[in-house]
Order: sequence, then C-alpha cells, then structure tokens
Amino acid sequence: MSRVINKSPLLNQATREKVEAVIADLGYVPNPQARALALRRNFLIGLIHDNPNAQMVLGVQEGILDTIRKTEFALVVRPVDRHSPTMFDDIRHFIEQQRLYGVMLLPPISENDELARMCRDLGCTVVRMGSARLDDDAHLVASNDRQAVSEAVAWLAELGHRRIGFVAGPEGFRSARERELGFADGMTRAGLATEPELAARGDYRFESGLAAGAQLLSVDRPPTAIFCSNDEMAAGVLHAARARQIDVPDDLSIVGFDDTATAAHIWPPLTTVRWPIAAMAQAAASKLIDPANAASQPSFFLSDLVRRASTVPPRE
Amino acid sequence: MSRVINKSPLLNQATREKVEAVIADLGYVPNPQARALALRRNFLIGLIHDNPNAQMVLGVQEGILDTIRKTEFALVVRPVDRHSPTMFDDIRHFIEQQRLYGVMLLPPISENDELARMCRDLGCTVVRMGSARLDDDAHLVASNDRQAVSEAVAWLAELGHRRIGFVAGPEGFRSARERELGFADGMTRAGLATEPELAARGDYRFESGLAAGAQLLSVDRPPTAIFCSNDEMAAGVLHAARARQIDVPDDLSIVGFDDTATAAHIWPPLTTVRWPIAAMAQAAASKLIDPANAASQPSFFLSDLVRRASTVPPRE
DNA sequence: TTGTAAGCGTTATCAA
DNA sequence: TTGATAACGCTTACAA
Repeated sequence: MSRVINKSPLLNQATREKVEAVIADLGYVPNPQARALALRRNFLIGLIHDNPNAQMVLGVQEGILDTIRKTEFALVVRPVDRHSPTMFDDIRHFIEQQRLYGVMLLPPISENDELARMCRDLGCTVVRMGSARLDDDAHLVASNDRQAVSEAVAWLAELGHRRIGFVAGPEGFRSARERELGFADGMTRAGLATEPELAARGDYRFESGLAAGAQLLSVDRPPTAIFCSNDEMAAGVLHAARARQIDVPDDLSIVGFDDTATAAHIWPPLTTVRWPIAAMAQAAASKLIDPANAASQPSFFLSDLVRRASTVPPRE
Repeated sequence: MSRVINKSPLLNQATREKVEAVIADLGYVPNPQARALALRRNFLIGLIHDNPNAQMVLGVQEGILDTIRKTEFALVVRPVDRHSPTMFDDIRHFIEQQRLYGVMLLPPISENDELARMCRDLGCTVVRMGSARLDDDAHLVASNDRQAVSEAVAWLAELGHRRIGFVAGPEGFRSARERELGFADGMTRAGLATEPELAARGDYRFESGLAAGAQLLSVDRPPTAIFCSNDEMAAGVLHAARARQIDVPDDLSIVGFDDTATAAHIWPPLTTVRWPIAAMAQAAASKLIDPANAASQPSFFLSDLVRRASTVPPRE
C-alpha cells in the first residue's frame, strides 16, 4: 500500500486504483510519526530566524502555511540569537533532534554561508531568504533590494530633490550592502553626486535612526530628502526632524524600507518599499517540500514602492 | 532503559546510576520519532492563533521557546482564520495528524469555549491566553486588563483630565469587554461621569480608530483625553486629531493598549499598557509540558502602564 | 508486478 | 526489581 501512497512507478494501474478506492473508502490517513520513524526524517519544515521584524516573520509563517496546508507537513519555528556563541550547536541539535525535512533561513542569519552549509550537511534541504543572490535558484528566494532602492531614489529625484541623504544599515548585513548599492545606482542614474556628509550609518533600530537623523540634519546645507534603509530608522529620522522643528514632509521627505505596520501608522504615513513576503514564503515552502522542482519555482521577487504622504516635492 | 529515562519509580538506585553512566558515556539521545510512535503522542506543542498582532504572536513564540529550549519539545505554529467555516475541522485535523502533546490558544480564538473543549477531547492539554478568567488556573494565563485600564484612567484623572473619551474594541471580544469594564471602573473611582457622546466603538484596526477619533472630536465639548482599547486604534485617533489641527498631547492626551512597536515610534510616543507577554508565554508553556504542576504556575499577570509623551495635563 | 517480512527506536506488558 | 518481547504504523528489501 505504501507503494500507492508514495507513487511507486512499478505497479499496475488496476491495483493502484483498487487500493486507492479502499483508501478513500476507509478514510485512511497515514500516521506521520510512523512514517517519520521508518524514513528517518520527519515531515516538518523548520523556520529559523533571528527576528528581523515581527511583521515579516509572521508574514513568512503565513506564507509557508498557505503552501503546506493541504500537505502532511507542519511548520516548526525556532527563534535564535545570532549573538549567542551556541547558536550553531543549538541549530544543529534542533535539526538532528527533530529530523527536519527542510529548513528556511530568514535574514540576517540566512546570509551566513557556513550555517547554510551545516544545515545541508545534516541532510536537510535549505532555502534561504535574502536580498541578493545568496545561493542558487533551488535554495533561494530573494527580493531585489538594490533595484527597489534605486527606484525609490529615482522617485525622489523625479519629485525634484537634489540633496538626498542616506541612512545605511549595519555593516556586515547583505541587505544593508544591497541597499547602499541601490542608493548609489539611483543617484548616479539621476545625475546626482553622493556627498559623504549626507550619509550616515545605523543598525536598523529606531535609536540609531534618531542619531543618524540628528547628524544629517545638522550639516550646513541639510538634505531635502532622506532615504532610510529600514522603516524603524525612518521613524527615528522623523523624530529627529520633529525635535528640530523641521516639518515632514514639507521641509524634509523621508523614505523607508520594509513597509512595517509602523510605516502606515506614523504621521505622515511613510513612503516605503514593500517586499512581497507572502509570495516569497510560498515559493520558498514549495522549494522545501518538493526539492526536485525547486529550481522551477520563482527565486527573485520585485519589491514595490508604496507612495505615501512622507514624500513631496522640495520646498523652493 | 526507558525506565530510567522516564523516571519509573520501581527500580533501584544502583541500576539507575549504572544505566545513567552508560547513557552519559555513549552520548545517547532518545529519538523523538520513535517515542512519538510508541506513545502515540508527539513531543510537539502547538500554537494556534488568528494573529491578534504580530508583535504579540512573536513574543509568545519566544516565551514558549525559552521554556522548551532545554527539553525535547518543539513548537509548531498554526495560524488560522477565525472567519473560515472550516476552522474547527482544520484545527482538529492538525491536532490529530500531529498528535500534539498540547496546544496554546491565543486571543481572540482562545475565548471560544467550544474550541477549547474540542482540543481537550482530542486528548491534548490546552492552555488559553486571555484577558480574563476564561478557564481554571491549570489551563489559563491571563492579564488583568480590567485593572490595567482602570489604572490608566486613574493616571489621566491624576493629570487633571475630566472629559475622557473611550474607544472600545469590537463587540464579542472578551478583551474588549474587560477594557470597557476597566474604563468604567476607573471613571467611577475618579468620580467622573461617563458620557455616551464620549464613547465610540472600533474593531481594533487603524481605520476604525480614525473614524472613532473623528466622531469623538467633533462633539460640542470634545474630550481632553481619549483612552483607546488598543494601540492601532490609538494611532488612528492620533491621525484624526492631526487632521483637525488638534495638537497631541497639548490639546489631547491619548492612551493605547498593547505596547506594540508602533506605540514607541509614532509621534508623540504613546502612553500605553504593556502585557508581560514573555512571562505569560513561559508560564503557559510550563503548564503545557508539565500538566501535573500546571496549577502551581502563575495564571494572572499584571500589565503595567508605560508612560510616554502622549499624555500631559490638560490645557487650562 | 505483487506479497511478505524485517526493520525503524522507543514504550509497555508479562514473566522471571 | 529486572530482563525479554510484543506492539506502535509505516517503508523497503527480498521473494515469489
């Protein structure tokens, strides 16, 4: 019977149909625990992440679930701490213990090649989510951050901005790097020079945005627009502007990245870049549960610019 | 040997120690799949939720993980749609299929007694998270929303507010009801009368806060402070005030509930009530994995008021 | 092509 | 108190 369920190629049509009829008749459902024992691998897919942001993690969970809902797979999650010295061992133990079928890695830990290799060596398929080509198509879903940022800058230039500030993400993060490259692309394409005094670096957190904003807004000729590498820092820049009585958006346009809940709820609502998280997670889950067809699932996803009230033409 | 691992009471000390030595020596780790098969129950605890808010779900996941990290348990999540007619069947199938050890139910679906009963009938321990005494101590972790709101109102009264508006949550939600009761308590205790024209109802979403704010601020003598049953609606009220050129906090103080990321990032930063989510989730997980001692874990948790810039004394 | 039986790694039952 | 052995429900190698 297991031959029917597992679609073994060597059995004839008649028997198969007969067995299938009986299966349907009895309402038989295979027991995943028994299969797991026999196959030495569980029908579980693991989501390993270091909480890049709550909305994203939850969006990914929902996307994965959409894909596995009608299957026998279940989703098991594992938040980890990338600063913990035991992270590798924790993850190894987790995968071995649960005999995971596959794991999905979220940024920023998805950028760690060594981690991905370890998971693979443990005999478990890996799909990484990221903002650049971190891996081959079968093991990757990525957003094209570079292009998205470049387009956001183009939009600011189109509005008439000439002095555009940039708040980078933390060094060592691939997403931060891609966004930097995208910013440079956009400026070049718009024929604008990037000035060092209009660039600051943050760590993707609110407070660092506050500091970066204070820095960029205190130069002699402050920017009329600032692109921030994520929404949280954009909120920080907004607060920094407010503290200096600089009106947003009239005196300063701000663009963020991620389209978190915050982006829509702050004032003014933030123009930002939105990842198609659900679609990415669905594709990733498909790759995980069906590695044979993994490469045929889409790997690259275009983010789009959500235009809100935080961006207007510069004041004359 | 399983007698050693499972701490069977009927075996003598000497043998136990001998076996334990060998176990340690071999670095033996039991195989969860085999145990699951033999015991007909998996070492998985399920988190079933209808996404009350991303931050909260993720906080719960982290709390649960803190508790189960050193155990053989794993956390499997199941987002569901409470409006789907198949929700019950989905959940039943999920529990039966995965042979869950226990499930944790998050609000608002945790308020559904029938659902809790079904899970229990499936032979799986249930712990419900809520904002009131939904169940007995062994199967409940709850925040005391009623008291927390009452204290928030007391704080507004202390600042000198007399006309305090209220934005309720959706009917049928226990949390909404508790917060309403807490508001009434607080007003009574402060010797203030609740006026019908200063109350509006929302559905916990931003847009409904916008509408509620518009409504409350257009009455003849508008309130000088508004308590909102969650942060998202508070953000809506804030936008409504802004649209009417009403300055927050000088002309209007606002209080929210939940302490979401938004609360800290909007301007002005929102005074709000914070649930001790992590502690609650840890206690809940303890109850789940050790039902025998469930009742000895704390069940009630006090939320605290996070005082931020959105609340100031009323203008004279 | 199909039936049969031997694992998979535990727990639980039954004698010893 | 302990040791041996039959489940648990599936997959798979081997025979038929």
